[in-house]
Amino acid sequence: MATEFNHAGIETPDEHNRETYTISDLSDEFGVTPRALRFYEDEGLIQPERHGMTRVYHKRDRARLAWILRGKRVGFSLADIREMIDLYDLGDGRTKQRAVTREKCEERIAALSEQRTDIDSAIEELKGFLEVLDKVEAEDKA
Amino acid sequence: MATEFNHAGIETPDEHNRETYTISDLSDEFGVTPRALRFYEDEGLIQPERHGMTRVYHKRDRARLAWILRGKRVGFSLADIREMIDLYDLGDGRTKQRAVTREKCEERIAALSEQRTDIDSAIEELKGFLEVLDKVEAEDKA
DNA sequence: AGTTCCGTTCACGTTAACGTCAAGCTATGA
DNA sequence: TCATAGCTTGACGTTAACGTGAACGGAACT
Repeated sequence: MATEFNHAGIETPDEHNRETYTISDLSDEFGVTPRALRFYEDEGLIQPERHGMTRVYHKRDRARLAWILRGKRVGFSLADIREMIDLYDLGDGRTKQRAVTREKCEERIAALSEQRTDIDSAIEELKGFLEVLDKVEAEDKA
Repeated sequence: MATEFNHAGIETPDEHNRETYTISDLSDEFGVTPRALRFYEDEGLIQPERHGMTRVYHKRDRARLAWILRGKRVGFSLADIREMIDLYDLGDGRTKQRAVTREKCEERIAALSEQRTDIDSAIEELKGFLEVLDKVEAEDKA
């Protein structure tokens, strides 16, 4: 009889190609701590299933986590991210709700575009600095 | 007789075209609080002159502030920024020091490039979501 | 002389995003 | 059967980047 649950070790092959993940599966894969995942759950960003006490993550949760982490990388707060996720989940809102959603999205896009140009100029500036270094180096050799 | 110091109000014209700034000149211009500027000073990011007790900022300080704020916008911590400023100030370091500097710069550039692609895909994703909204809207009208 | 502004220095408070124990349950391998 | 590994829930600690008074000084209108 197959054990109903098998946390670590070798994959149970009869579980048709990994549909679920443990907390450390995901935290290992994404390079974050389990604590972080529990925190995101407390904040309402993910809602994994439970088998008894233990969390069981599905692909949907995995995808959300990816979203969250990318959001963080581009400078969003968890509150921002939750807001966006909520908007995303709201596919059936009434017209007015959708207008709000649209506005939020556009705001985000504008902010991100601004960030992009900031990053571009920071990169340029750093490259310029590298060139200065090269020059000094060359002068030194002469 | 010209008053030696004139905080607010109309510009004193005999002070050949604004070479110095008060703390609130700068904080107003850049949209931050004086507290922030003092904090940056405590952290060793800027070192304005003093006339008695009061801080007097020059163009150099203004430029630094601009650097700091852009750094923040692209996600650097104040510690990161101080590190970069220190590197910048070190124009005369010996060869090995310069190698370290170069490496740091390249690391930064790499990180920033990664951030850029993250931002790009976030923007794409948001645009995709907007299209979904458009679709739903269109269906509603039908 | 008095009030108003703008500046100053402590020094404690705050928020976000976890880190870090502590204490306990539970299934699996030795 | 017991230890070990991995899961759980509190709950307090931590860091960064300021916010927020408190209490004061000095110039400048009125």
